[in-house]
Amino acid sequence: MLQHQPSLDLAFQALADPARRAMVERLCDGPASVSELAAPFEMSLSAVVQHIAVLEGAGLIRTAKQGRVRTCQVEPQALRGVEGWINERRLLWERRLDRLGDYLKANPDMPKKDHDQ
Amino acid sequence: MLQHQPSLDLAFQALADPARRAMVERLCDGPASVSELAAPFEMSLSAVVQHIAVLEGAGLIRTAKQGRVRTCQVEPQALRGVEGWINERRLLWERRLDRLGDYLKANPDMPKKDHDQ
DNA sequence: AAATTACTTAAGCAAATGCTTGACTATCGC
DNA sequence: GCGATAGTCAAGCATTTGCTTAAGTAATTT
Repeated sequence: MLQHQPSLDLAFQALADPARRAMVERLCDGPASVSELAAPFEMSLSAVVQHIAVLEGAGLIRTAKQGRVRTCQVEPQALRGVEGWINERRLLWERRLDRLGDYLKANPDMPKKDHDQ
Repeated sequence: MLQHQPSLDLAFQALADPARRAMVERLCDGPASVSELAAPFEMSLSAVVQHIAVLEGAGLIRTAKQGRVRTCQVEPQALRGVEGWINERRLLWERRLDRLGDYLKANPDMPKKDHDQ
């Protein structure tokens, strides 16, 4: 569990950008072409294409070209990976906070040293 | 829902780095000092301090100095924000996939055009 | 008081990111 | 075939990131 997880790196990195997050949000409503994805933004089409490449590289979306239009759609897999990581963490720190709560309940007069760890 | 969410930007960005993610993982087992956090890494202490600053700036951890040692601990709030975003997305695309499934069940002989959107 | 510990701060640097513009290449509708 | 459409590719560039080293400062230990 202390190993590098390149796919997580890429997914978090991809989602760190508000434009890319907005694109994923849009794609959660259904597939869209590159130009449709680009429409809400002021940046160049080229920039949007680069964002799409990042999302696809992170496995967050899948794209396919038919004729001259490339259609994009969300790929649940990578999103699940991110969700999994978060859920694991939450489990751990909730368990920890519970233990701490129990300890405090048991020792209402906690000394100021050695309060944990 | 199409607004910028700087806190999400910062949280995702912070979690995109494997070292920082490892630090959060470590902190889920309980608070730690800067040097304790630094121990598993080969990078300089200075670099670790910078990572800690990023995590704190993203609201993912809280730190406090007492004497000459700074103690770090997870701050559930920001993690919840990330979790929330993911969960919303999952809800949306699961609902979408369900609808698509129903549609396919209703129209087993789907024409190749206009399959969605 | 002197040495050690636990950071802190600043400067510098190579690589990665997020754009831009400009020139192209297919495909579609007429 | 010809022009408009939809996207691709390649530079180039300013900023940000992820480090490093070097020189501090403040709290402990001895």
